[in-house]
Amino acid sequence: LRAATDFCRGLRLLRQEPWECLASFICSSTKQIVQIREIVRLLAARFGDPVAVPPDVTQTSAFPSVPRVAALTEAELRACKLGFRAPYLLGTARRIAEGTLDLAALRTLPTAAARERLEALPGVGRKIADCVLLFAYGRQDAFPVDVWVRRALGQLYFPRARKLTLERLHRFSARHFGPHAGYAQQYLFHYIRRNSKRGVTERGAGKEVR
DNA sequence: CTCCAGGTTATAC
DNA sequence: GTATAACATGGA
Repeated sequence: LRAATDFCRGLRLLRQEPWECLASFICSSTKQIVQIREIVRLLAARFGDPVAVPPDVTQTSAFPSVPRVAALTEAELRACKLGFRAPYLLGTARRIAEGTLDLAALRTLPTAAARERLEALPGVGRKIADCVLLFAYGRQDAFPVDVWVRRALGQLYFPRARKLTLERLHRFSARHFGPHAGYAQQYLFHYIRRNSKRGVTERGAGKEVR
């Protein structure tokens, strides 16, 4: 982890608004980050309330509220490039709108119990639930494992393992990184992405680390 | 054309 | 119980 932290000193975790965080990550599955941003931008531009951003007071749009999304159609969401995630986001918005899940109430629950409630939502599995716990609720014991983190852990800690189940990686993170494993996850994520970006990009053969 | 992207779900061994 | 396929969309 020391090698990973050297890549991004001063990194901090966000404390995002839970609904926006949850909805954004439902849109994220098997999408590239640039495309996730585009989906979120389209949702805000088409269905979000206008807001003025200081100091230049640029007019822009907020992320659409729970009831606003719950009132949309699947077709409207697909038009924002959500693809097969459209029914997931719609289903989750409607469950929250009707009170089946109270996002605010999750703050009072232990991490494991809150995770269980989140995973009951359509389109929300272990990874997305952990992202919401970490990025919105500040649960630093949450350790989201995506393809990149799995890659980093495999490379740094299990160089000759062939399988590496999610279950095993979660047990490892809890034991090895402890109650702030979420911060370790962020460093690992940035580390492995920085290392693999050069080499993927054209002309990347010339090293150029920073 | 094939492979992959901040995964989840349904279905098959 | 774990393994595989399907799910949209776009870029390399």
